[in-house]
Amino acid sequence: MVSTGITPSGIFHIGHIREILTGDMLTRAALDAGMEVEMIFIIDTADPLRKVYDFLAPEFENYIGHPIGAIPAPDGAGKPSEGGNYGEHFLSPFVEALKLIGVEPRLVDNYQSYLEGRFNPAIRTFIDKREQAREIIERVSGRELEDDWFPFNPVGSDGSMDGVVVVGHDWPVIHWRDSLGVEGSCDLSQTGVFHGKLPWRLDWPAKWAWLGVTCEPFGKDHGAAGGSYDTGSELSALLDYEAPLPLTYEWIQLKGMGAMSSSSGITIGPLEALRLVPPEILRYLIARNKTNRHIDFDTGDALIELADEYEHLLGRVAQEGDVMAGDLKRRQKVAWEVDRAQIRLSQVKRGTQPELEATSVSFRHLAMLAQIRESDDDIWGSLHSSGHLATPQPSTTLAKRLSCIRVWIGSEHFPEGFRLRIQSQPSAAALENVTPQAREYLSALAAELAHCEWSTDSINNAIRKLAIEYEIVLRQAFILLYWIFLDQHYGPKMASLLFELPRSEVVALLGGVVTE
RNA sequence: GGGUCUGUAGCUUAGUCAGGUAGAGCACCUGGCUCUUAACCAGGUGGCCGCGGGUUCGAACCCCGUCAGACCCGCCA
Repeated sequence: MVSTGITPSGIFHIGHIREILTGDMLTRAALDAGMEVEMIFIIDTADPLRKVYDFLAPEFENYIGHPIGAIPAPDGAGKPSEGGNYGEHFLSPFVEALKLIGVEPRLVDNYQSYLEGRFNPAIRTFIDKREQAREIIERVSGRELEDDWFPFNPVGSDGSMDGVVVVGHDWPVIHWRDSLGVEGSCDLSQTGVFHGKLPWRLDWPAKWAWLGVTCEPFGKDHGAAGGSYDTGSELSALLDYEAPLPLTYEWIQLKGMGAMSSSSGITIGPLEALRLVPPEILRYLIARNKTNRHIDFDTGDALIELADEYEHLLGRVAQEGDVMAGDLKRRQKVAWEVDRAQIRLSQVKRGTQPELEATSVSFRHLAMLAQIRESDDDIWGSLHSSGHLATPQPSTTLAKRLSCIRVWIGSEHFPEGFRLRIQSQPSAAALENVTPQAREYLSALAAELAHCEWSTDSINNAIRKLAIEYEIVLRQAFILLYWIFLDQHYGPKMASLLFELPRSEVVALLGGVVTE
């Protein structure tokens, strides 16, 4: 039983994706190894609202200390609204994102679990053994607990769990006094009512025990010595339950901006990320990195490199097949298996063969076409006529990829170095590069392109043949053309680029340079 | 202050648990392909493995120290 969990106290970010994908990949790997595994995703809706976050209106002051599964969701202005509860509000887009990346765990709502009394055995044990529990927490975490510390936080008269102290107990009844001085009792044997919850460090091992968790990935914060995993595994022993195998993972940072944090506004949401990054590429980002290394989520140049790397690896793995070549050193064998696992775990649907068609059109090429062509159908048609696609109908993977690229190009994340600025007038920089010799070449090229067959081959042949004829180094000819068409010294395949432009436009621009 | 993790080529990193001449991708350079740089193929340059000590025939790897970064030891993913 692999468990993951998140508190939906605010907007989910890309960092939470790592929690879930780490669990998912662990689960898939275990399944591939023939084990019986189930993955659950615990939604910590019993956790109290800590404070009025930046995105909340002051009215939420009244809900501090209340479980987030029982308070209203904020509306567009951050005010409490009528529809839905707080936890659900932040969770649902995340669950949507999970579907897109092929993760569908069993959802466990922690608030509901308390309502159903699932935690009662653990609560009772911790109350009985509260001195031992206290000793463990104080010794392992090195922190001193208050004298009135009690292994259960009851809800007070105003619905908040903050500042409520336990004044007595007689299982299943707990007597308390809240911060307003009001006294009351709750009966834990009564289900369907939220009476309160275990403090975090006890809550976690209690979850392990009632759900039967045997393995759990968690962030490095919990994994540090003296952190909640360390106390949790000892507390788990009080419940006669063996703590799950831990898998600590590092955090995802936004390139150049440090750790992700909802409160500081440094965040990219999972759905937002998936509009930019195709799902298999996002999975690959997690799969290719060891869990104990932090990941820079870079939506600039590195995204192209990541996509390229994925495609190259996919191509190589497909080519090498499933049989390992003979005589490999141990290290090479491991590398061979790791390559395969990374590709396998990157697939959105477990057990499916990756669509190789997608690799026949590189991410780069598609990024170029998307900048030149407005209609998707034009792009598929063009890819078909240029021989990249067998039919004018793209695979769903490829279609999804194009839609991501379009969003990416329109966003602030798209790197300027890749942005194509097709020129309609020759720029000053372009003219500087035009020698008398080049002028003759361009003149001849314009004439040739005016009537030659409009295909990448013919265009390319014209460029090359005339360059030789006019004794211009081929490389220089291309640089010259890049200056003329893009106002920079580099670019995508020239013939592919020109092929995508209207012939008249190409000829007119060349003519403009010649007569300038 | 105490503790955990990380530090390897310009960049991203494998290798550290089981010590045996440092591997890869990107970038860069050269050559080839009578389809170029955001094509492909072949080859190449580039590493005091953070620093100092110790153990060992032998250390990126084990031990001690030290520096730098992240995180935990207050609530909290």
